[in-house]
Amino acid sequence: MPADADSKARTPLTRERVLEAAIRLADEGGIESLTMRKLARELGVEAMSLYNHVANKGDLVDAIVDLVVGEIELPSTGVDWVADIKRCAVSAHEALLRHPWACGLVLSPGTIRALPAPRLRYMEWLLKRLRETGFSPELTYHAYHALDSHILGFTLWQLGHSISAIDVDGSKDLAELVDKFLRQLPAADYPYLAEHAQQHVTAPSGDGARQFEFGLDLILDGLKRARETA
Amino acid sequence: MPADADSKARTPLTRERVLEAAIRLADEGGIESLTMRKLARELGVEAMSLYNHVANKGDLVDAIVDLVVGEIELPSTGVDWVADIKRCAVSAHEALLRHPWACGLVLSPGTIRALPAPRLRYMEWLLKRLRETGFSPELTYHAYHALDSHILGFTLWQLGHSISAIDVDGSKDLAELVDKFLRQLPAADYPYLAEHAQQHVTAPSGDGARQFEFGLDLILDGLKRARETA
DNA sequence: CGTCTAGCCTTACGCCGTAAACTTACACTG
DNA sequence: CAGTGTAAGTTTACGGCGTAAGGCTAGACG
Repeated sequence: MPADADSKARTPLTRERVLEAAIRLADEGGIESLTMRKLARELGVEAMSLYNHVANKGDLVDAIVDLVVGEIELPSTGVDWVADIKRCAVSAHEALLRHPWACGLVLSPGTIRALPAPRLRYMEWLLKRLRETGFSPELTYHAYHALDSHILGFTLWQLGHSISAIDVDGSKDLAELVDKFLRQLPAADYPYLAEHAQQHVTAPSGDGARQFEFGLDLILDGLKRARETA
Repeated sequence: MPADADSKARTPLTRERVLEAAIRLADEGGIESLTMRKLARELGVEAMSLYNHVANKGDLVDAIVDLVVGEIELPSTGVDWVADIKRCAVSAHEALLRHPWACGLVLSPGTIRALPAPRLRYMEWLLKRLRETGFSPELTYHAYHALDSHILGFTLWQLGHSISAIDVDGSKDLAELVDKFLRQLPAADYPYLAEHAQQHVTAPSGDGARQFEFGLDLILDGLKRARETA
């Protein structure tokens, strides 16, 4: 038995394997459950071995966040700037929903360092798309802030709401959770909140994406009008 | 010497004193520097004593977040709904900037529990102001999401950018930091990003608030138009 | 064959949150 | 007054965290 029948034959650790396993762990249990010891165990290795492929935990976290940011689609420039930006924004929204732990880390990075390349590429793409469409530098300045903050901010906002709904106990049916919330809410004191929660119960699936695009359209419409009146 | 000349005479711990000290610690060193042991030391007490006034660390954190949310001004209903909502939003923005650790915790609460009273009051106020202005339930549903996510999301977005600028090394002059960033940026690859960073250098102080209101106005204008065309 | 080196492991340190058991101080009751 | 109950603070201890320091081993290369 010359081959890998023995437990001795371990597939060697690589930075890729480490990062991939880290993303898997974070996807499954949230970023706070990503631990050097647990990650090592997952890879059949001791914790300190990870440090041969990763400077420290901050470096590890930064790296996996970069991988997620790298998933964002940056469409090649088309004729319709609104459509291009919307496609990018929706793609970012989806990527961040796939990895719910990443959004908070992009918004408030723990370790401070030079902005990583994937984030730079994304920023440059958005700025370029605006400027080449004819936006003035001044309008682009504000438009970028409004767009980027909506993409990241709304997504984290949505995640905060749905995660808390899912986590509050085992049941992952959001409608049922909101229903329970409604029943314990003193509806007399909060009639409009009760109405709002009720709307969430009856909302169709995929409602989060629709809300995201509602706010996005508000911003894009406003920008379009601002550009035309300028 | 019957009075408090002796070190024995300690002002007794109360929940208020604990929460107040916790906010002070978090304001100074960020939420991750808020530790039961450090907080106790700050109060001249042992860590375990805190548990007489606070269920656990999650309870403590929830409580101080609630205090911050409670600082948000909810104007009594005036004639101009845009002005009322703007006042509330700006007040929330300011409160969250005063306590930079709070925004992330409101957006993605660590401990899950029933929504706390201050948050309920805030939500109800905003929903009520929209509905009583004449917004349909459907439009209110989306308007609330757009507004709340902008208030929290943009603020966290802004904090993430300014904090990373401040923390990267000792100098707290943001312009100087951006300048350093600019010099190390391969400007040939990122011309628009360089332009954008340059704008930040020359931006007047208080620019964050202006950006916040730019996005807010975009949303409010869109909502106003949506209500009129409906 | 000897030596170098990269990759992994072992041990250890100082943090963290907090359970459990204790001491103390005081208020109330007989 | 003594006796007792209770609330507040302390001590000790446990398991988990990130990671510094150093040891071990297997293959590469002269």
